[in-house]
Amino acid sequence: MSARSAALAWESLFRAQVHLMRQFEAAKDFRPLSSREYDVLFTLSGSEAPMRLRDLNAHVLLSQPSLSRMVDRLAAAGLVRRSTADDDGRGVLVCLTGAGAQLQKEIGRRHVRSIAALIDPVLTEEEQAVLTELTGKLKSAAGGGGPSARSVGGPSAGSVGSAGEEDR
Amino acid sequence: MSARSAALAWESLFRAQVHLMRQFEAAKDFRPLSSREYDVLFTLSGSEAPMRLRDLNAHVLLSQPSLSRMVDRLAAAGLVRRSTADDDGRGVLVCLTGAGAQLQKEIGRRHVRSIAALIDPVLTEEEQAVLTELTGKLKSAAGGGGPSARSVGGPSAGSVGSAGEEDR
DNA sequence: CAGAACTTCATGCAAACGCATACACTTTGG
DNA sequence: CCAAAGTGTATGCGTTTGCATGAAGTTCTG
Repeated sequence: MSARSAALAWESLFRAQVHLMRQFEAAKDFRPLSSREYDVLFTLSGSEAPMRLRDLNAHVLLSQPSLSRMVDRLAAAGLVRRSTADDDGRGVLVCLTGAGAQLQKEIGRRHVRSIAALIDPVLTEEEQAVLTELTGKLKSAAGGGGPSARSVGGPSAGSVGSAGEEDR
Repeated sequence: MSARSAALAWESLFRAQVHLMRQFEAAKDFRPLSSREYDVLFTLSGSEAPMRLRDLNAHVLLSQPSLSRMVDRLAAAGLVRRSTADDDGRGVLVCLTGAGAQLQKEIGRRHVRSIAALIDPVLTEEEQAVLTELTGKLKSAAGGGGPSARSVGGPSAGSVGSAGEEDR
């Protein structure tokens, strides 16, 4: 019977995500990027050290080949830089360029305003905190994504925004 | 300052959605469909009467042309049927065929198990209810999506699953 | 230390997507 | 009642995506 409850929660979570994302895209929050491209820049902005392609791929809802090519395009646009990991010959490291970091911040600031404009009117600050906590727990649900062991202290260090400043 | 809180909530919500969806896709929950195709069948399954294309489009994160072509493909596969609205010559109505409804149920059952398997271990039933409520409120955030006026009592009637049975 | 098994990333290719726009129908205003 | 504006869907076209697979590097095993 609790399957029903879980299914309802997922359905509601999913629809809320769709609805909000739709608004953000209608408001052109991410221009001149796509939301997925911004997601990559944002994720990179949250990491001090360059990030492995496979770690990036864990955060983004994209297949590995698609991410590989997206990073190509972002590099061609001068927003990120690629290099090969020295401790692992097959690994590819990605980091933001100056232009990439700047664009991310610019979009981020705009986006945070959009987020607040939609969420603040319908959820109190306390409710927002509860939502953050509950969805946070969901991320620890089984699979490869959780706060597991991989890569000593690099990528997953301070994973929330460059300093809690702007946001995705 | 509450912008920070809202941004954190959205970031967390979004990442949770990505993480869970990734698991569902890895588990091949939606096969032989894509998650987006299933989403369309699921949405249709929640509506008694045939649904207008534009109403469908409000629920799915897809551009109008993409949805139009997806419905083409689903119709070609015998899963949905198209017809023209009699009260509006340009409107297109879509409904499930028998095969479509059956496939939706089949996938739905599998999917609900997946959902429960991931969520039940990390959220109590009460927490799940809270999550449902908070995300439900988010759907009423400004835009075209909320429980607004459009189309008398048809599509948006019993919008949660065919009987609260299975899920997206 | 050689070879099998595994991991990580790139590439060929067909399918699917979004944007801009055209088309059909409906409603509005004179 | 007719033109103008508006709404709902389809189509052309270039781009992006995913799947299957290949190539390069690493780790495990005997």
